[in-house]
Amino acid sequence: MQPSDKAQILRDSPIFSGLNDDELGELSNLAIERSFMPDEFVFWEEGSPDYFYVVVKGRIKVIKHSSLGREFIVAFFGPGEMFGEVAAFENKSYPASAQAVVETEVVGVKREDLLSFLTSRPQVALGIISVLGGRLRDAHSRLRDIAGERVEQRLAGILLMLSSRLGLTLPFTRQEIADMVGTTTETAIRVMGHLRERGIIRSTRGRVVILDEVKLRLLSEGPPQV
Amino acid sequence: MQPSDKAQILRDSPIFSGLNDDELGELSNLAIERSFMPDEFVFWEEGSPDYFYVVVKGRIKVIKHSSLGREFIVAFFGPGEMFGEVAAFENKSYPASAQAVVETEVVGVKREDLLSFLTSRPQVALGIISVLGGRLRDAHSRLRDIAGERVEQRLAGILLMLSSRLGLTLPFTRQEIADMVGTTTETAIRVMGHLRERGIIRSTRGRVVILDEVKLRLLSEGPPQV
DNA sequence: TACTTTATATGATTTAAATCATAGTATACG
DNA sequence: CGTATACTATGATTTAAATCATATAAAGTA
Repeated sequence: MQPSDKAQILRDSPIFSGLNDDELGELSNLAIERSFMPDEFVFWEEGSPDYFYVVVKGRIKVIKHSSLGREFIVAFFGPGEMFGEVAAFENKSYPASAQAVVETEVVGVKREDLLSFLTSRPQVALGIISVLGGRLRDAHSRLRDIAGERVEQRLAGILLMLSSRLGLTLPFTRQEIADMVGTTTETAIRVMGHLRERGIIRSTRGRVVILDEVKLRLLSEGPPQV
Repeated sequence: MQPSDKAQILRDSPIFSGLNDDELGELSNLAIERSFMPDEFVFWEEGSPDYFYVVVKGRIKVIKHSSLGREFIVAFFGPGEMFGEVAAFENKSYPASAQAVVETEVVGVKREDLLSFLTSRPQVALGIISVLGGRLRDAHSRLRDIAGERVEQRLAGILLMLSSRLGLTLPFTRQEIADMVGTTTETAIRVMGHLRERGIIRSTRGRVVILDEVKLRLLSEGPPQV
């Protein structure tokens, strides 16, 4: 990969889109590129944090395991999105693992390099603050939902959140959705079967299509049929 | 309150501790102070975000309500800690409500003022990034716990998280703890009764004391008695 | 002091979802 | 092409926790 390619990739990321060519050049000289096969790990929970990453191509899932070994999916990230940032900015071990879902390319910047770069680029720092703020907002919403809502509502909420980023066709298996909702695969299948019967979604193997966003939103917001 | 007082308060906050006197003066000129009686609200969920706040004295709880009206406590904040930051940096409505627990004083800085101040203070921006990163880390841990662990483990985890910030004596009612754990008051009382019988905690009205941190940590980390 | 309110405590019952079990069906791949 | 490997589907059973119902005790207040 040429430096100019890396610069182009970084420019496509919302966080760095405000940089001029010189700055992009400087940053891309600091960046390395890495490729991963499906299911390969970029980093492991508890590992020491070296790099801050941006997805170039493919998809990364960030996961945490429960004490019983169950997997909880913190988030999926696609091209242009950053990950590994929590550890990078705190200099503690990675709080989660990152795993490639499909063949995936990422660029990484060493944490010290990024921090010193940010010292002279407050606009980029503000952009990162804004991304972190958005993620914190999402995390708090999910916390409230998991703590207080039933599986059907939580699942509806997750589908809506995903579709706001990815459109109406969602390329996820029931198991992946279950791991985002915080339920079992069986329950996710049952609930989604119910949604399908009511014409709210359509589903095939590894794929869900939202047919009736309005009904889905009603479901996610309140108790059923009041 | 004199400007110098406000400067002193801001200096005591970890985020602004690196500023020199001039900078603190500038920032404190931008800051207003507000006082709240117990149960008074600083801002409401869905309200438009004007200010970024730092607690001076007292305690603030940040809460979200579920669709059934149940309260979920996102966090408590004490002197020196910031809140309202998610909305301030994203310019969307407040994602949660903030309510004084006891008589509380805060200082507030208008979002635009803070943002322009940060533009020329990258070190402060990095400090905020670090605080946000830490909160995101906590939020993800809680998500994993609520999604995958049983109430006893989650409750143990919350008690440990609180005690890492506040020490071994925790000034919370069972109901407040239940609202942080994401369970009912009755279940929280039952589980804590069980912990008390095993000598892990001691409790009085509105107060919990951790007696055996080691056992509590074992509980929070794994399935009981393996 | 008496009276109200709030917090703690516990029992009985219900329920949502997990778990256990089994089977059909696409997709990948040797 | 056939066989193994996910993924989807559904039924039966169990279980953790919510809900419903009271009761006691501590703190606040008139």
